[in-house]
Amino acid sequence: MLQLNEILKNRDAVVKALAKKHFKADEIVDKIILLDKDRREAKAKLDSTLSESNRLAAEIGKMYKTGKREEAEALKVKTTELKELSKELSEKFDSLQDQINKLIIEMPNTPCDLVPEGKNADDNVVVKMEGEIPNLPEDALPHWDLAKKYNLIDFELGNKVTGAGFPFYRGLGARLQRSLVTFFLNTAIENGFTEYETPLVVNEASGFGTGQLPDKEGQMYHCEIDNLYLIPTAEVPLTNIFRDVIVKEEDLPIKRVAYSACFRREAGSYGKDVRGLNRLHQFDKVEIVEISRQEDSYKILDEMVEHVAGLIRALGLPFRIVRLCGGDISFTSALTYDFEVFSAAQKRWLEVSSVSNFESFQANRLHLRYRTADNKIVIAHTLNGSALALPRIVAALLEDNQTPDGIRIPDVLVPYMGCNMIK
RNA sequence: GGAGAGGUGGGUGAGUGGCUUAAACCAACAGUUUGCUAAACUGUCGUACCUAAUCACGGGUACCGGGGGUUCGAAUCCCCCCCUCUCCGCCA
Repeated sequence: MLQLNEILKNRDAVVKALAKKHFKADEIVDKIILLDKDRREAKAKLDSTLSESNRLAAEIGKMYKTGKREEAEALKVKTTELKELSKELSEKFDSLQDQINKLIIEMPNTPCDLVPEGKNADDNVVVKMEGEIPNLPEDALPHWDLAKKYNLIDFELGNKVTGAGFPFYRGLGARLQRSLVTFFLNTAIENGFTEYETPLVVNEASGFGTGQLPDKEGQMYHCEIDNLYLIPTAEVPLTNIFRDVIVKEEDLPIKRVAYSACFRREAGSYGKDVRGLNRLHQFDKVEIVEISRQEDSYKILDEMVEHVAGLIRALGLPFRIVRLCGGDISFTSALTYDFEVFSAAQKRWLEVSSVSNFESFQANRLHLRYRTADNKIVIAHTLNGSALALPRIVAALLEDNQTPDGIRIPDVLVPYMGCNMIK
């Protein structure tokens, strides 16, 4: 969520920035400004009433001690009045605070200047294209056929045991999953990230902390009996480590990495988008998260982009990096780069990673701050990215590396796979 | 799941209705002393919000696991929830 003070101080700048995300903010911002004025007034009145009430209570105490019982009884009448008044004021204050919070939570993050204008994915800007798009023969197979041909992934079995979007991986298919996860984790560790293994279910407070709740509630699997949510990404537990935490400036940037299974209901998806591995309810992902100083976050975003590019490059897949436009960027992000690999048999770009700087938007929700050298407490910046999500990487690997003799394994994976060809 | 004991500033831990503005100690930070380290001494030492200023210094309110209640007054008493520990049960 945006910071109230930012909205109050830079009203016009906030409204203008949000217009890029096609969010009309002027009315909501003016409402907030009015409500905040009332909130301050109510708080001032409430505090002075409580102060008076505290003072009288102390006097009554002294009177009882010194035996002035009658005087004390007389004063009690007054404190009772003050109590009524403070109750009223406190309800008013809570209600105003509540209204303000609800309005602020509806507001998306302000995009940074680099975010291009635009309505949808067509307006995203390709900032980099790398690798050779393979020239496959006419009879090249899409990954779902290859997975079947080499007995790597069993979608039908998943349908039987669980449902659509929950495939089984078997043999070298399962081993490929494990190889990719290990390769991604090891590379992250080499680049200074600390590995974590996190819970796969989280409580409500954590869901709120990273912004899945309340608005994306329908996208998460919910264990009602314990009121816990299956994580849609390791970002949720990994970032919530820092909920209500004040870190030391000297410890920044904090770099964390975690592999996890991810669970997404993906309500409303259909068609070719969900065919094979293109969109699953359960998938594997290695996620990187960084906490940074305000002035470093864009430098760190670039480093994260370079880290992810290095992974895809090492796998030998053709990819492009796309800067998301105002209409396509997420609610919470200030700047996002998507990575897409080319799926040669499907002849389309598949999104395999999304790397974002949230600036203080998430940190404000989380109350994640750091103490500077001169002892000031300031809100931190958070960033995260997939490094990488497996299914579409596997799809592209299978499709782009198919040969008449089998599927070629990239060199970096050979030590993990124990073979250089899937036959 | 059952029974019992607990949850207090970064840590240990005192506090069973008003003397608490949460003691004391440790850690941390700044300064003094010192040839260096150490030690000693002095000081600082929570967060949020309101107010004043907007650099600083102040004044006020709330917060002792979370939420509600009793009372003129609650860390302290009552109710609900969460968590930790011990024992029992179950279990990879």
